[in-house]
Amino acid sequence: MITQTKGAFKPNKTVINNRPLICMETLERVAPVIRNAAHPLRLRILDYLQRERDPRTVSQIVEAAEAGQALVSQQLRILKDQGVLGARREGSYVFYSIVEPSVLLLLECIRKHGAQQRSG
Amino acid sequence: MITQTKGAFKPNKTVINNRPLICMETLERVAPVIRNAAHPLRLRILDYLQRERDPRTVSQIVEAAEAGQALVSQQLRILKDQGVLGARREGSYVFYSIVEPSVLLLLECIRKHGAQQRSG
DNA sequence: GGTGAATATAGTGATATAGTGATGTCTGGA
DNA sequence: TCCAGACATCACTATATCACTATATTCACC
Repeated sequence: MITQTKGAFKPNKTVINNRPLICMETLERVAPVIRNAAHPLRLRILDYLQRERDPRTVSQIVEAAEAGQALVSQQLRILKDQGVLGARREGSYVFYSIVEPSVLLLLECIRKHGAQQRSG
Repeated sequence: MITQTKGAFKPNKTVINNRPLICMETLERVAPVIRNAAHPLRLRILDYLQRERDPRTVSQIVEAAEAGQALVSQQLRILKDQGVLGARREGSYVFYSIVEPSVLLLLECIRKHGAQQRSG
């Protein structure tokens, strides 16, 4: 229901509520992180790394992701640049692991709500 | 710690864990929704609409978002096309409201974790 | 030093997205 | 019927992203 005033409806211009809006600075900082994670292949990589719990090599990730090596390597770099993943070299292998667990909430959310088909 | 085998380390190729990975079909369906929401202005719009609880007009949203009318209108359309927002015309006003609350988890997550500065 | 496996990067064309200004459409009222 | 306000869409430029191929780097081992 809309708060009708008189004959001609005029919506309130300035409604000040209790809770303040999240500041744009925060949104601008966080949005690209989420946006970058919200990519099928990168989500798959995160899902895999979370499931395995221990760090995994690029080859293992490539196999799990069922994608080309170069492509996976690029995605790993993106996630690393965002601070989501960490990498550690061990011999000729590079082990990746999740160092910023906040993004895992995305996966949790997808597991809960993602299975449902969209109504529209 | 890595499960070392012998002198030459060779990581397991096929580790089958309990929990299956989220299927790519789901990821491909959900990713664009998250990706579209993960935009500063759109997050601001969602934050505003969630705070106000009742539907708000485009003008109100434009004012709250502190952005141009055309730009806001485009974002509203994107969010509507994704099934996140619903719109209802009343006279010359169009009221937008959130009809797909799943995305609000994003905002919740940002409020919890977004304030912290990234370490790197 | 040479070789091969593991990983990273460069380069590229196709496509998507952001934001802006101008214009179109709808609606209510004089 | 004309006007003004609310909203949507168009046209356009700039920029970002995607996924691919080819090539480079790094390391272990001989």
